[in-house]
Amino acid sequence: MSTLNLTKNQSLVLDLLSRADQPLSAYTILDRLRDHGFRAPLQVYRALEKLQEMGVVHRLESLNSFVACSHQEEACCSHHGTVAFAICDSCGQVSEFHDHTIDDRLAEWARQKGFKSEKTTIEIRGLCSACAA
Amino acid sequence: MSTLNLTKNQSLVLDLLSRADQPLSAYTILDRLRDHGFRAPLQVYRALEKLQEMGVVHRLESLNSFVACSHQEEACCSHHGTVAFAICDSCGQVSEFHDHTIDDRLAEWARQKGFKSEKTTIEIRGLCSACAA
DNA sequence: TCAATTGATGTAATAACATTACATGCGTTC
DNA sequence: GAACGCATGTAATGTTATTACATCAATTGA
Repeated sequence: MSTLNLTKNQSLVLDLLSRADQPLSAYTILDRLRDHGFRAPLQVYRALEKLQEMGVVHRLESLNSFVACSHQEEACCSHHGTVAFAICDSCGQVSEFHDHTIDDRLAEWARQKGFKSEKTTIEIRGLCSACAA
Repeated sequence: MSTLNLTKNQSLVLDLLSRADQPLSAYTILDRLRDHGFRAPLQVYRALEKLQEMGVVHRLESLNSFVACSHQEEACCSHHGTVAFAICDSCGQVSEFHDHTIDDRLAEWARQKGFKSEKTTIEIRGLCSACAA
């Protein structure tokens, strides 16, 4: 596993997200890090921005929230193509997965249309197996 | 084409979105409909909610904005499975498309995991062919 | 006929999410 | 030690979305 060189704020945010069992909003992160000196949203957003660039944090667009990458152990998501998320609306649990066929189909559509893809979001909202039962 | 029974506010919002060449935010819609009596965000959000239920308007999660369904002519998107969007970050143009293989792969993942999908978001951000050139 | 219900509407206030602008501190480099 | 890059701090503001409460019109059905 590659060692990341994180600043203090980045470490605090990543640690918090890694420990969380649900996605956290920026303002939730802010609240939980007040005791560590966080005072303003910008501190959170700046840390999140860098962590996303590093690929160790993902933003869930349909939730306006953030999760630690669940594949951090494997030198992370840059290797995997587009990441898809399944989000349980009941318990908040998020599953992260990859599918090369989906990547291929999206890439093929883009090729046909001459569309230059920069970032792809795939999010499934629903109920996890435990909550659906 | 099935005829929709829309209220006044719903018609105003749908007409505006249909004419727009870009996604519009709720507050942009509000501003543009002030002359038609719109005064508060809730009027917009209520109309949008119904229009989304009818399938004639889609929300773009990564933009916090809304578009008229581009397949309105064909009794609309309920028939097509998940809709994917390609959004040009330069000109704002949105292309809507469907891919059964992607649907199948997502459904297969969900089946394996026992995940009950309710709503799936697929959005590609990038540059359309015109803007990439 | 007239309560009861339903659904659309209107208004105000507030909550939740995100960015801009500006100032400070702190190493590195030359 | 001046200049630079870059992480940080703080305040203010901008943007997106919801909650709470009131009103009105059409429908229903005893």
